[in-house]
Amino acid sequence: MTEQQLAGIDWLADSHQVARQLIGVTLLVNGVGGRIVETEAYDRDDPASHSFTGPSQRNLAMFGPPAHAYVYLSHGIHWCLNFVCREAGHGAGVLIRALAPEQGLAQMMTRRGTQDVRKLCSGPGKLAQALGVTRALNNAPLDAPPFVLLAPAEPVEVVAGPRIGISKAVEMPWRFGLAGSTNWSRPFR
DNA sequence: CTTAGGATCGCCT
DNA sequence: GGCGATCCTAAGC
Repeated sequence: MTEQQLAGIDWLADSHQVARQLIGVTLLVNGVGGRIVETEAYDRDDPASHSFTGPSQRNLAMFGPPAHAYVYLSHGIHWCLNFVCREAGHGAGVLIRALAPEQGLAQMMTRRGTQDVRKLCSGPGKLAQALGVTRALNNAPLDAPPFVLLAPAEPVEVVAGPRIGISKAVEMPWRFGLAGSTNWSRPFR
């Protein structure tokens, strides 16, 4: 049941393990989405994480049950989508940074204001805009509409590297990508 | 190709 | 009152 609806992921595992498992998973929001090709892990004892300083109004969803969404506004402009993991109350999550657009291309193009497929979901802010993710989905469970998660048909090859756009714990290799993808927000090295 | 700056607002100190 | 888990555009090499 929920096992299948949640792509068979072990949501209680460490956030970097969940972030790795999510590569290659198909994510749909109201039928719009594609294969996840880039993620980043954040955890409670992680200076770069929103949860590092404990529960607050903004990050409360991170301390809720796993397999739920944590959505926040970045720079007053862009929504960003995270999946909560570990046991409830822990404060860990995975930022969904990019995916390969596959379903609902026309709607993505309208929402993003471009026809360029490379610019639809190649970054956390772009992805949220293309999929119509806003604060309204904060705390929403991932095993129910509008979310759909589908496990990859075959094992995928994953690459890793340092996370992007942070000022603390910058060397932690907690950014993961689908090997060879053309939809990363930035190259791996 | 790389870098710099502006947009814009909710949250936290 | 300061500062982003970002994005876009313009200018410089």
